[in-house]
Amino acid sequence: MPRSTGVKDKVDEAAVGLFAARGVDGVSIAEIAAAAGVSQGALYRHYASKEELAWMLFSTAYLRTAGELDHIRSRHRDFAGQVTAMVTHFCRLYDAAPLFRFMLISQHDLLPRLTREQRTTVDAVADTVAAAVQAGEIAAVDSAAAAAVIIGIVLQTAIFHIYGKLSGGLTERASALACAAIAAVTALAEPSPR
Amino acid sequence: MPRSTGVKDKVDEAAVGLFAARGVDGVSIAEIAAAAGVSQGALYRHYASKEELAWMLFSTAYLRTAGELDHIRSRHRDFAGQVTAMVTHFCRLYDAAPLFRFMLISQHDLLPRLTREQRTTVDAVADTVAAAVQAGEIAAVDSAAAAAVIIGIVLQTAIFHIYGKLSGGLTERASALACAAIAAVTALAEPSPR
Amino acid sequence: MPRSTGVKDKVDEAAVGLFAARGVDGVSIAEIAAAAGVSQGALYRHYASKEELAWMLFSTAYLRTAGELDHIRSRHRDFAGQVTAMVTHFCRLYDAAPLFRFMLISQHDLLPRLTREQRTTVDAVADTVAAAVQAGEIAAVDSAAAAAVIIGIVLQTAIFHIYGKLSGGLTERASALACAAIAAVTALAEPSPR
Amino acid sequence: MPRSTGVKDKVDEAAVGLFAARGVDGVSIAEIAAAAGVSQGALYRHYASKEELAWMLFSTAYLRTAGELDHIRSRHRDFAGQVTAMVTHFCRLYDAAPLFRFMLISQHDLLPRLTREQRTTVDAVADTVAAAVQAGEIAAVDSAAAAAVIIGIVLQTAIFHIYGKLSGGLTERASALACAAIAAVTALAEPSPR
DNA sequence: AATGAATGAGTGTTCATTCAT
DNA sequence: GATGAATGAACACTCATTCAT
Repeated sequence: MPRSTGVKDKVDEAAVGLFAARGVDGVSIAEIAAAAGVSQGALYRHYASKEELAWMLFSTAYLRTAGELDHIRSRHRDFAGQVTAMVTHFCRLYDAAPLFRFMLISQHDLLPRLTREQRTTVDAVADTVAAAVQAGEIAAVDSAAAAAVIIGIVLQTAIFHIYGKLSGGLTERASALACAAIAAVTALAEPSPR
Repeated sequence: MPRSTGVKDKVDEAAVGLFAARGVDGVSIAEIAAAAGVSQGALYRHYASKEELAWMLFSTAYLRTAGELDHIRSRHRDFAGQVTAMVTHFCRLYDAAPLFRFMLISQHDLLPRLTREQRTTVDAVADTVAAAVQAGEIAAVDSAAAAAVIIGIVLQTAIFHIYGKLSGGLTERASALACAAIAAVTALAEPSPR
Repeated sequence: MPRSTGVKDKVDEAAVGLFAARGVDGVSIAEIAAAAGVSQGALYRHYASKEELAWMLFSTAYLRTAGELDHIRSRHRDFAGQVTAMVTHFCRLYDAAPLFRFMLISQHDLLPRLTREQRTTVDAVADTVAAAVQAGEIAAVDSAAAAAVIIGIVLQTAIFHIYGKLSGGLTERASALACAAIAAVTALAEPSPR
Repeated sequence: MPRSTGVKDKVDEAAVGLFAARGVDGVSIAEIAAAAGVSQGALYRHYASKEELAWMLFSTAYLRTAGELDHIRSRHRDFAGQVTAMVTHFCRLYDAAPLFRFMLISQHDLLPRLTREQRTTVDAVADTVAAAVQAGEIAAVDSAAAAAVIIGIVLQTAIFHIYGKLSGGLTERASALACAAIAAVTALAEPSPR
């Protein structure tokens, strides 16, 4: 009877922490199993390979975040409110859990594997921009380029935080980052005359 | 000073290309030696370990870029001109060589190892911001936070480019990105009243 | 005597089929259990180990075949008739079931474990030869050597069949093989004068 | 300079001995390396995998034997002389080296991998039969079936020898086996009237 | 009796590093 | 200096067996 022993949960938690700290390649199955307090073999009952484990954790979190962002956006009327809410959500996620750091660190390896059809964080942000353009709230702009700017502002701030160049929580910077993001997108759409 | 056989240069070039394409962990010494057309043993006459090779390539490039940015900045008067020149330099670097892609991919592993004293790209950007604040060109702002915003805008655009979400060269986006960066920093310094 | 769930029968049938197709080492307990539609644990209620399972299947079949050959022999008077009946029986077994293929494939691993006392196929054939010598039907010959010749003729033909070098059923070759076997034994007993 | 350390030879010899004794699956890379007195890693400089090692040893020996048989056959006029020489060669190979035992034991796993084009022992024997039929020396007979009979007589005798059912060297049985083989093929071609 | 998750020793393989030539 | 074969300590993964439920 699958009144489980919680192996999967323990593995997931241990793996996210270790992956976030040292990257997928930097962590061995032996370490994950030891940190989770289970045998190496038990891990393979839940994931077919280390690669699948990393991918499952990454894509699940990544896609779930996209859903959360979509939901958050739907509760706000104007572009500024939507961007502010989304940025704030990102900051809270970062402050709350190592999962976000794992996503950050692993994006170079794992992002390319998301299929075009899967809805990602990037799509959620880009759609928000596109809708604002459509509604005439902001000048016409490539929504992917705008999404890069918004996401870059938040993520690089998170990276600086990880490396100790910035202190305090990220959440307390959320509104300032949102302002910066909105201004940046506006400027991107209407490059200054000079 | 023997007119050397050029082993080091060949290794460096081969290693940057491979590291940029697959990450440091994803490339073996055997591959680097083969790509460089030298023996594995010869490689160890120049670098004590694979780790040192990666670190040397990364830090050299990283620190050199900082010097270039400092020099570029010195040739411009105002903040806007300085930021624009720096952003443009970044874009050109990205378009020109795999080295930049390697720096981007490896920053999570290698950035933390730079000592506080070493002058980096981040310092060059942060100092530019600090000087502008000092000169009264922009409102007071945490220079590290501002650097994060500027760098984030450029790097994330580069990342989107790598993943195929943006096409064309990065250089042709340089002036728009510079405008966005300036607007973002300004907004960060003076969060919108509402 | 509980009207059992038939676990053993299902396991036996699944195991013979898999062992015949891929050899004992090439099949896992998990596969056998899955093919039999039982749990892995249930399997161990009937066999102490995978090795015992293979051995039980092999030796049972091997010894049973010996009994069948003995019985068949008893129903024929002369050497030629006995050999023909035995060869035909072998051919029919081969055509009928994977069990024979399993015996063929596994003989190198499992044959050496049969004790000297156990009556095997080889004994049945050898005794047939010995009796024929005794009765003056054929010239004196080492019965083990003669058994090797008879069995070799049939088994190697079966092996060629497995590898696709011979087509059709083995049974239709039975009488020709029997003639060859009898001639071979005769020649073995009386090597040609030149 | 490849004035080699003889790793490959040592590995080959150790592997043949171990494979002959316990089968490919029954021997680990660690054992082979230990028996050869080299490191496990060194083995992989010469063979890409354990499978390739086994296959290389098997196919090389198998194909070489075919060549030897062809050569032997070319030195004899009549069918009887050819078969006798070939059978004798087999017996000598068996008595001389574990390689033959390895070929015997591994044929179920490795024989199917030989492509149709590669010339094997079986082809050499079958061609000998076909030529004899062509020359009118023996009655018409399926050459593959005849080859099975000849090879079966020799191999099964070897197997009996391995299992201790027959003593002495195989070579001293060679001429008797050849007579048996010739008689068997003749009988196969002309099944006895009754 | 039956289940199937868990175990852990063992497997084949890789690869950064060393060193005899 | 240069070579590349050899090393040996990992590594990801498998699987016969056990055992709590």
